[in-house]
Amino acid sequence: MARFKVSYAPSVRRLPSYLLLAKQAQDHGDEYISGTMIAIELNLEPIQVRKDLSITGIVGKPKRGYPVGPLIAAIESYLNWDTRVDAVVVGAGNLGSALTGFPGFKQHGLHIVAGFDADPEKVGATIYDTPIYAMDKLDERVQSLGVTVAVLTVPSAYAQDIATRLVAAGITAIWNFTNVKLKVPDEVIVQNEDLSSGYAMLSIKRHLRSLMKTADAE
Amino acid sequence: MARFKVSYAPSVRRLPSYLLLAKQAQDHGDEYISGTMIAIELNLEPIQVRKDLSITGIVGKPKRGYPVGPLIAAIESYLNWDTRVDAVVVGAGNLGSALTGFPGFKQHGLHIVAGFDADPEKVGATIYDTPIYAMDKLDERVQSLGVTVAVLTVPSAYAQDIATRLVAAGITAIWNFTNVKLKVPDEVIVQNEDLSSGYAMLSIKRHLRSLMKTADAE
DNA sequence: TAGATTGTTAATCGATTAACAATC
DNA sequence: TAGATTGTTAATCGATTAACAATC
Repeated sequence: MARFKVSYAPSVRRLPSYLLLAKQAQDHGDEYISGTMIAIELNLEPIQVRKDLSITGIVGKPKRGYPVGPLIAAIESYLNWDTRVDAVVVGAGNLGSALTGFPGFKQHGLHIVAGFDADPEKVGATIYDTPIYAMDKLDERVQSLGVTVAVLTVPSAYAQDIATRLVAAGITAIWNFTNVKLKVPDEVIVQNEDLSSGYAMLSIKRHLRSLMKTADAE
Repeated sequence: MARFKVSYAPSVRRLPSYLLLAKQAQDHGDEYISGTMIAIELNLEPIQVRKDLSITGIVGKPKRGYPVGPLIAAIESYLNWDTRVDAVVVGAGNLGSALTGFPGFKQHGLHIVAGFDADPEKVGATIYDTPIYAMDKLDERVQSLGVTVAVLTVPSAYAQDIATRLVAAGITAIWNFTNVKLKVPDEVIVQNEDLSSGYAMLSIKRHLRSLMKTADAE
């Protein structure tokens, strides 16, 4: 179960926020955006922004910053967000629907071309123009669509079984929103999106703040 | 805009997955769970699990592992997940509804006591027993409920305005699911949940794999 | 007892930050 | 030109991993 170890993972995770700012600068008609400006906007160190951007190969101009168009192109190319990628959503509940409808993903090349749900009420309907199919159509549809990316938003109890089916049908990358540690073959990519760890961070920060307040009062 | 810098943030983020395994062990009737077992299950190094768990103060038993009950208690206490925390959801769309209905959060002490939405269709209804109010009731309701935590799932365009209103109404911690870098006073905690960065990681892993396959073929 | 596992101390690794020359 | 900003090289910092004694 070796996985694809990403170098510069923290930098990669910050790139989308740089991309957003670059796009805003573009909309605003700016020709250049400096690392310093990005850093101020995002509350980061300028050197960190420059270091992060360097992995995309973008070259800036002293005194001006980075040319906005090429910067956007460089980040999108580095992330492969300038190529269309088709995906299916499995589990068309609220979370699955939210992800299907989120316009940001399509902008990043991710097209949700089908959804699947166990609820007969949902089958046959569309969610933001995406058709929803019954779960027993999963294998056939994934194969015929030739889709290789799946977004998994089913109840934990079904996660492993469905993941296994997805892989059998040809899925090679799973964006996993369940808290189940999926067991899949080595060559299949799993990107876990764990909301609990985000909540753990929020909780710790609140705790930390309360400790600081107590200390202040002394 | 200094923020609460969390020491051991990576460890904190892993704690919820350890907690889940400990609870599963408990359901299974196990008395002990070893760091080695947890590591195998989660594809981590045993030493990392031990190091992470040590921050909670739990003490294990050589040859046996960690006592399951006390381990659960130690993690929950460290994360403050054994205390009830009330919160409101702002934006009762699909994402807000998903988070409101997610049973995991209530298990971790987070109770969504009210939701707010701009859509008149939703106002007056309930989502998983949580009442939805109109946006103009936000300030009054937050204050009268005495809630200090808010989950923000509104369209980006409204995020900053609403955050400002939330803070004015007494909110001191915001779980931010928008891609807007919120400007709030120093003492207000913002936990950003950025789905784009997760998708960036998935994209890079796919790219990395395709590079490796090309290399293999040579 | 023997051996698996914990917990501590030290070493390594990688990410962040600092310093500064290059340059537009 | 003067000075802000880039990009590189080096230093620092923090997280992960290794080594190993303690122990049940």
